Amino acid sequence: MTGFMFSEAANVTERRQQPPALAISTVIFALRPSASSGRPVLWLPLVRRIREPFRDHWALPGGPLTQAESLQDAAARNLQETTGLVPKYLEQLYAFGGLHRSPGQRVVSIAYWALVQPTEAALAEESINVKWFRADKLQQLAFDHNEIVNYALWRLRNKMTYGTIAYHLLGEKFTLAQVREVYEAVLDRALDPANFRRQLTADRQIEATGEYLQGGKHRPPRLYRYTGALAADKYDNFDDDDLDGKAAAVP
Amino acid sequence: MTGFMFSEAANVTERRQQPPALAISTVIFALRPSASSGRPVLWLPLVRRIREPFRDHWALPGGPLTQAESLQDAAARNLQETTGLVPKYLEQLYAFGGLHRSPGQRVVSIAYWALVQPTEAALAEESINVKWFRADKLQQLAFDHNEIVNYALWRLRNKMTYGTIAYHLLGEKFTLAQVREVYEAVLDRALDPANFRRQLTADRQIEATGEYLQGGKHRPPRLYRYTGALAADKYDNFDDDDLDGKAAAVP
DNA sequence: CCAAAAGTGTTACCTATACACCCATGA
DNA sequence: TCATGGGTGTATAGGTAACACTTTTGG
Repeated sequence: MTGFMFSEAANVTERRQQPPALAISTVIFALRPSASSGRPVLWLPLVRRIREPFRDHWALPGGPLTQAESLQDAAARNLQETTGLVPKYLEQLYAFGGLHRSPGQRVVSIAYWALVQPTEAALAEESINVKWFRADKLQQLAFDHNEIVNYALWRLRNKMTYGTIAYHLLGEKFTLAQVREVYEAVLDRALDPANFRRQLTADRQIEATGEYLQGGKHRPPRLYRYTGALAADKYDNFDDDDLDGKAAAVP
Repeated sequence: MTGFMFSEAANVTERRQQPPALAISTVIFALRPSASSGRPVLWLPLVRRIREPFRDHWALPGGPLTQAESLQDAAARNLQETTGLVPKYLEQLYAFGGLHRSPGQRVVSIAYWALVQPTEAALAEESINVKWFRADKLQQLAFDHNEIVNYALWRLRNKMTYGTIAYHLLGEKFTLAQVREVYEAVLDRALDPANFRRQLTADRQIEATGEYLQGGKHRPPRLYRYTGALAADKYDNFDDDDLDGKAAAVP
C-alpha cells in the first residue's frame, strides 16, 4: 500500500472527528444435507469483500444502515439480497462496538441472526462473490466476523436446547425424525428417538397433519405441522412501530 | 417554538442526509428496603431532561457514544456519573433502532442494564436532576424508555429464574434469607425457605463464611459469600440467553 | 416459656432417560 | 421374509415442591 504512513495519520485525525459509523451484519443459517452422510449440516452464506480493508476475504452479509429502514428491516433486506430468501426467523444478536474492529473509521455493527429454509433454489443462488460455507469449518473471516458467527452459533444451540426454534429451519410439513435430525445437527449429539418423539407430541404447538411422507425405504412416517405463534411475542417487532425515543440527557 | 414549520422542514432534510446518531442508555437496578414492609424493592435512577425534546421528563441515564470508549465503557461511565457507583454487573440489553424514536434526528440507542449494591451513600446521591424511582411504579418517561425498562425487567427476571445473578444485588456477605428476599422481590412470589436453602447450599459458588449475622430478633443466621466469577470478559456478558426474548419471526 | 426465624428430614410427584419391544413398509 | 426406521410401553433416577419437624435465639 502506497502512502501508508500518510493515510494512517489521516485516519487518526478522522477518528477524532467523525462519529462512529453504524452497520448491520447478519448471520444466516440454513441446513443442507451433508454430501457424505446425508444428514443435515449447518451452512451460512458469506460475501467476498471487493475492496479494502480485508479485500478478498469472506465476510458476513451486511452494510451501512440506510436512513429509511429500521434495524430489523435492514437485516431482512441484507438477507434477501444475499440469499434471495425471506427468513422464517430473524432476531437481533448483539451490538459489536470495540474500538478497533475496523481499520480506519470506527464502526459499530449491530448483528442479526436468521434461520431460513433449505430450498435448493436458494442455495443455488451463489456467485463469485456470494458463497455458502459449512458453519463448523470456517476459514479466517474479515474483521471480527468469526467471533460474531461463533456467538450466533452459541445462541442457536442455546435456543435449540431450551426453546422451540428447530421448525424454522424446516418446511411447512415435516416428520418428527426430521426435527430430531435438526436437533442432532445443531447440538452435535445423538438423541433418543423414542423420548424425543414423546416430548414433541406432548407439545401442543406440534400438530399431526394426517398425511404421511411417502417414498421412503421403510414405514412411512407421519407429517406434522408447527402451529406455534410465529409472530408477536410482546416484544417482537419492537423496532418498527414505536413511540418516539432518543438517548437521554447529554451530560 | 418560533419558526416551527421552517425547522420541521429542515429536519426532514436533515433526516435524509445525516447518518443515524449513536447513543448509549443504561437501566440501573438497585434494591432498597420498602418503607412500609421493610422488604427489598427494585429501584432505578433517572435523570431529568433539561432540554427539548421531552424537556422536564425523566429519562434513562445515557448520552452519545464518545469516540474513545467501547460501548461497555460508555455504559459504565454513564452509570458512574449518575450514581457514583461501580456496577457489580453490566450487560448489553438491546439495540433500539426504530425510525421515530426521537423527533428530529434519528437515533439508535444501545441499551445496557446494570446491577449495583444498595449502599445508602449511593442512593443518597440525588439531586434535582437525578432521582431514584421504584421500578414497578414508573411514570411516563421520555422517548421509548418505558419499554426499555420493561425489557430490562423482563431480562432481570429471566436471569433470576435461570441463572445466578441475585448476588450482584447484595454486598459481600449475606444470609440465605437475604438472597431469598431478592428472589422474592424480583420474581414477586413467595419461595419455600427450606427448599431454597437446599438449592443454594448445593451450589458450590455459595460458600459459608463461618460468621453469623448478629443483632436480629431471633436465631442468628449464617453469613455466606459468593465465589462465582464476577469479571466480565471481553464480550461483555456472553451468558445472555434471552430465551424467547426479542425474537421476531417473519411471516 | 413463647414467638419466630434458622435449619433438617421426609415424602410425593414429575420429568428426563434408558432400553425392550411391537408395527409397517419396501425390496 | 428380512432389514429398518416408525412408533409404544415401562422401569428407574434425579430433581422440585410441599410440609412436618427440630433448633436456636431474643424478649
